[in-house]
Amino acid sequence: MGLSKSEVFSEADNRMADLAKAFAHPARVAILRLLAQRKACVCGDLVDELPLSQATVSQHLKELKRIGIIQGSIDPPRVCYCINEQVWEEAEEAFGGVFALFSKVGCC
Amino acid sequence: MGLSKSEVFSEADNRMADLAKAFAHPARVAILRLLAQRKACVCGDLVDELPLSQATVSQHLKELKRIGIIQGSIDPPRVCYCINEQVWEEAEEAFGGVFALFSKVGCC
DNA sequence: ATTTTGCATCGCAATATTACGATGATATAT
DNA sequence: ATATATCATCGTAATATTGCGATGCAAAAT
Repeated sequence: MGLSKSEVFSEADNRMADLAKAFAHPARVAILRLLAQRKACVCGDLVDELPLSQATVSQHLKELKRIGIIQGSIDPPRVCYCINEQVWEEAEEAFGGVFALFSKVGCC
Repeated sequence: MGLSKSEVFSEADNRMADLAKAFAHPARVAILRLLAQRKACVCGDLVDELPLSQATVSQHLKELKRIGIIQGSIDPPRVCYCINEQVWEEAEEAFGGVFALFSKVGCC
């Protein structure tokens, strides 16, 4: 079908999947790296740093905003994006929690 | 277009995106949680735990194998899946590295 | 008032993903 | 040999994602 049956999974798994989507495309990884290091903030600077059109970058920024991991504050005519600290830490803890589940005791 | 221009991004960003894809669907998160906790290992048990058809689960397992984060060993007629420790740690370090980039000093 | 700047959104095209029934493959059990 | 059990793959359908040109919109500058 193409639609992920999100209603049959736990809230935690759905949120985790959404947070992972923020990192599931190289352009978004690049954007998040830049913002985390504060090497760029204004949308135009991000476009300059990335090998993608302005429209495409804007779309990735929209997706990151939807997830909540970044936020934008307007400074006309510019828009300055930055990491949303709370969601960033939520993601850090979510991944940390899953990675911590694994205990290395061979099974197969 | 629909094809991610992976050739224009760094190896690191592409790999990071691939590792994130392992967690970018609730079913795969559920599978990885189960395997990390070793609550299930045989494919059939995973199918029992998940609200998806056997074919769909098998497809997610294939994707996880492609990324390398799990591996399967045949035990006819069963197949036992488990976390690939090396790739699991690679992912842990990759995410840890990105999360560590962020230093909270408000910019906008 | 018109132009320019910076960014969002629309519309389109192409590819990718998700899901499942049906079928195939393989090895054990009868 | 046939049946059963387990899992992979094929084929198909529906939806999602990726990318970009063109356009829209708001505020500043001229």
